[in-house]
Amino acid sequence: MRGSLHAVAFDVAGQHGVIVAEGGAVLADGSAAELAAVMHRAEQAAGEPPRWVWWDAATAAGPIARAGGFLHRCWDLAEAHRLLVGGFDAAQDRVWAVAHGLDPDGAPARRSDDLFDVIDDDSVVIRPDGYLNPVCLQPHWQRANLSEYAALALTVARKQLALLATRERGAGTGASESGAALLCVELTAHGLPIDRPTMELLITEHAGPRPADEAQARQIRADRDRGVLDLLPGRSSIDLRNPVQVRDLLRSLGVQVEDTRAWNLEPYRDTHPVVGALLDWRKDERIATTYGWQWLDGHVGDDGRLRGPWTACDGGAGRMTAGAGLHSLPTPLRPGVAAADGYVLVRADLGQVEPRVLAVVSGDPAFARATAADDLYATVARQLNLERPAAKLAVLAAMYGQTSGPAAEALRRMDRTYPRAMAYLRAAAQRGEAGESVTTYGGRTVPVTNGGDQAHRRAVGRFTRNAVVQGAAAELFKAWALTARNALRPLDAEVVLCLHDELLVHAPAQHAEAAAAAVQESLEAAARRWSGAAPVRFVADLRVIRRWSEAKD
DNA sequence: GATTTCACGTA
DNA sequence: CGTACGTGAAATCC
Repeated sequence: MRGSLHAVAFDVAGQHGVIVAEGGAVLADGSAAELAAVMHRAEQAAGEPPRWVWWDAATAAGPIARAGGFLHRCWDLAEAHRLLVGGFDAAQDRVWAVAHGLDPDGAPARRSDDLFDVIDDDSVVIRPDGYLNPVCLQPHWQRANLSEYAALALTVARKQLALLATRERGAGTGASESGAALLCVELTAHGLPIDRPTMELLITEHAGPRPADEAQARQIRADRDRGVLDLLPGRSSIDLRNPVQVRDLLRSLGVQVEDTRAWNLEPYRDTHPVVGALLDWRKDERIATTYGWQWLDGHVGDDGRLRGPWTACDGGAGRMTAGAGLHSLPTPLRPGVAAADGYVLVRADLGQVEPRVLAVVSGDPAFARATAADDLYATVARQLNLERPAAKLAVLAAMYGQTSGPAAEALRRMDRTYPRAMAYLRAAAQRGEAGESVTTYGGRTVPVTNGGDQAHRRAVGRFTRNAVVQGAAAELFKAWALTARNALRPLDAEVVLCLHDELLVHAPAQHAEAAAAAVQESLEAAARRWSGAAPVRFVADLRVIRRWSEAKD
């Protein structure tokens, strides 16, 4: 990893921070605004810009982002640690231990943040056995020893870089995942632009008007329920929110289902009118309870931005996660996501990303050739001598571990035509079934739970089979998102949503075309870098729109 | 009061 | 006997 490492640390409140260079020199010591100015100058200076190192992005980069700072390259100890060992737990004592080749479960017990039990305990930062003194985990110690705390981050970063260098692409993925965590800080801070009047209209449509008090809320719920209950004369006492009652009711109407989940009920829409009414009621009820007035008040600020917590990776294959409904906003509400006046949204989503990723990670030359087409499944269909729907099913079945049903014959053809891709997936499944972790293309450890019966082991196999594809797709996506973030900065445009294979960018209207071009070029650059110029094509559908809903075909 | 089950939103 | 996560209501556990 080229360029010098500079550590950044803040107190928990984000009031006071330091920048420490390798060798221990303190380059800055003050407020977030002062640090941001120093960092900006360092990035503008001639030569290789520094890579900013921090224990975690939220604490160190949060104050910088809120002060208007913008940084290009970083190293996030928590994200690198998650790559190294898998899972989500990145407590600092474990990060230190893993970086130093020590058993993280052997780390000394943590202390409460209590001044009394540390008085005789803070003489040595690194214990004789190599573990970090637990006192260093305590906010008051970090606040009082900020530059030492930052210097520790540099020590860990160098160790992590050495460990990741033993994995192909490991160091590059560490940088990219670190950048994704920085992007998450910005996503959390900036939020997704919402057209509040439109969103209020849509919520009213599905959940009813904003209730003034609890009595009115009850009345609105009762009104919503009546649409279903009116179809059930004499049964108006049943509780639609109680799955057991609903199941027993449906059984009495001749609808025999194990549970009342929508995909089980959908075939019975025409059996009894109450089934369709119930399914429609559930959609409105979902919006009322999860994406209704409480959600709007709780997560959409006075500035019309929807904010929720973002994480750069989950504890599994490593996809980004988001709260506050940002990853599960119901389609009917998407017209309420809209560019501000004078701005546009650039929506870009990757086409058929998982099979294209499989072509890269498995190095299957025949499968790679299929990615040359805009519609990969059409080419696969020709190569397998199948109809397109059957070919698509076969590819998905291979990646998800489905073995039964109509996919069986198609899977045999896949084996003959794409032996390397299929062997790659099978190897991942076998490792999972044996209770062994898998490593993604970018070098992320995906741990698995050990033991269990055969059904459980099979389930773990399906998980690891999917994780090596889903995880690699997440790595490519984050590399793309981060590249786009940096390229969009000069246009005053910003990424406002990441949705697994879809990017939403908020851009000044006069820079709409330039922003769209930057997103497209970022994909090409990121894919080239990530795939090592493998002969695999990635495609994105790009549109300039005002409302998220306009993107739907 | 905390955890589990059911359900459903997204990819 | 296709994967993941986040959220909320009700049931269940302690």
